[in-house]
Amino acid sequence: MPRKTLQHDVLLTPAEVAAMFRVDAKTVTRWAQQDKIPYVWTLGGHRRYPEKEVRALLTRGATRRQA
Amino acid sequence: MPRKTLQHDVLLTPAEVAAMFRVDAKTVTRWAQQDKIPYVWTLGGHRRYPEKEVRALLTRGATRRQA
DNA sequence: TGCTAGTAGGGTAATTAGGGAT
DNA sequence: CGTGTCCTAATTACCCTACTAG
Repeated sequence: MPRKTLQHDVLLTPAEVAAMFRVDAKTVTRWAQQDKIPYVWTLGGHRRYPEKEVRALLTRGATRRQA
Repeated sequence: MPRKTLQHDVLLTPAEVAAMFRVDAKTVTRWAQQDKIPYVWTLGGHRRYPEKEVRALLTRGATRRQA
């Protein structure tokens, strides 16, 4: 059994982020391209999004009424 | 300060690397076969990945900062 | 020695990236 | 201007069986 002391950021797939925002996965990709959401790459060129960041944006968006 | 002799890279299992990238373990194996990620063999023919290298790949061009 | 989880293979379906038109 | 959809190519996920790690 591998060690359990290994820590790393939890990443989400485009589909998961899309489901959270209730938008199409393509839209999430556009947000990433516009640097509206941070992300990391897989070695194959797919994007993965930090759960922490996504959650923060979700909450932030809910309060974003003025601005 | 403890002695620093006999230092070697910490090796990660395919499952651990897969969790860090949020991909399937088979995908990590595929990257290894394509020489996209360095690895060493166990005597039984299983692959192990240097943590240092993995983290480097994960951080490379990753975690962009948002505007 | 036996036992359980993990890994290596190979195949096939499901996602994703990218561009473009709406 | 932002989003959802269509298309193709590439990448990834899930299915299986046999063998290794501990």
